[in-house]
Amino acid sequence: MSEAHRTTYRHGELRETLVAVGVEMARNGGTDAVVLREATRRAGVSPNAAYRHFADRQELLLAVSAVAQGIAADRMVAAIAEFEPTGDAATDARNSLRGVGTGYLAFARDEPGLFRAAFSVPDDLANAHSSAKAGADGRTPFQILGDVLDQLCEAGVLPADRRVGAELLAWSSVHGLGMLLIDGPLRGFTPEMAEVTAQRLLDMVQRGL
Amino acid sequence: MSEAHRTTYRHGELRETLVAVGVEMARNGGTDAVVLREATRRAGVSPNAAYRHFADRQELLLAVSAVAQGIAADRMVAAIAEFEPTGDAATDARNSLRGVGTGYLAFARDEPGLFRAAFSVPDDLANAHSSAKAGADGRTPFQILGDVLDQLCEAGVLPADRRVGAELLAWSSVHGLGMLLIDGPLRGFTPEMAEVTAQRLLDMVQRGL
DNA sequence: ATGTCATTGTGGACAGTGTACACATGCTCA
DNA sequence: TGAGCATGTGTACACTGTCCACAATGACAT
Repeated sequence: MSEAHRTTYRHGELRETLVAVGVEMARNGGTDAVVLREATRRAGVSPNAAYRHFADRQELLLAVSAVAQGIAADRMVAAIAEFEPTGDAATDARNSLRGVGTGYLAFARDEPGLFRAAFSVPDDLANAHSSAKAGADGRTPFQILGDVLDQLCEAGVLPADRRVGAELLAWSSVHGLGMLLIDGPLRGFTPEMAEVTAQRLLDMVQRGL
Repeated sequence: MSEAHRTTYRHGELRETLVAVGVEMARNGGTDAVVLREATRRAGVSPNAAYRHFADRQELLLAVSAVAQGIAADRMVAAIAEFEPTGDAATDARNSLRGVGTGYLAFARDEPGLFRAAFSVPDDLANAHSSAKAGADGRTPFQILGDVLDQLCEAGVLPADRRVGAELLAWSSVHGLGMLLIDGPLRGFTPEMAEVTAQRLLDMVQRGL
């Protein structure tokens, strides 16, 4: 991560190092804490070296954001896995949807800095499938949500005519709560209050989707 | 707003001026665009003069945020007023809820900078009723939403046992969509796509609440 | 009317930021 | 071996938030 002094003139892995350091900075402090000069300092390199790998700070931010989304994806699949299969496709699908939401919100709570870095850095939906944003199993958060919605659809829980675009509805709800909890007026909620609200929100989504 | 040179040594309304200028800066560029030095410059005053009225930049930001919330409140009541009373309490209440959401999202779309300033500056829910955040009719966005939910409850649309905390659920959904539309991956949605998604989201909330 | 004093604004300074330009180094391949 | 390109360095600029000591002003007690 932070090799303060190196022997070779060439660093060799500067880009990767800068991203890794950036992620660490984002972890506490969020997007604003990702400071280009500080990152190069920790990488043991002059400030301008970064510009050989990123056009500007924003581009570094995008790379950090992608990594953070991958971490979020891992949280989500882990939360899905918490539910044991019941054998009933409908119940399993519903549980998976709940897992997606719970994982997303757990990520927001446990890693608020990474959460903001992951989901409030401007980026187009068109890139939502870019592999850089994928978790360990190769799926991005958006894809995971999509797969669960498909599952819900196949199980007959979600009417087919409501399937398209359902990602955005579910995502909006959960994302909004996440933001309000860490940056907004719901900051200061105890973990218990947050959990209760989260489960109620997921109930609402399930009913309303 | 920007009286570059004044005659008196005392400005007289520096605090108000700085906030007004801050709002203008937030309007294009959001929170990050609220720059203390630039604000004092536009107010025709030395940078440090600001520190007689705000402990630091964050405190200025809070004041700007409060004003922005007031503007949001106005949008919301305007959107509610768009629906003509039908005479049926249940329908009217549902329309009002839709108005709240539509107004909130219209504000996000038309004034993304102010929207972010209004709702992503850290502040406790405890202060959600502070009069500084109120719109022209004296109610804050949070209060407006609460009133509509009460209305929904009285009309028998919303079961009483789901009333408490319902603000947070509705708010989360709409807030999330707003954030995704302006800062997140849904940026680049055409106004039409955004509108369709918004209406579907409001359908979901209404069903699920 | 005068003198005291808290309030409000000024000037200068410091550390820190992103980024542009010119230059140095060293790996790769003809 | 030498040319050229990719990568890292140094210096510089404009800008930021904030600290400190000082100056102007108006209000109020004497």
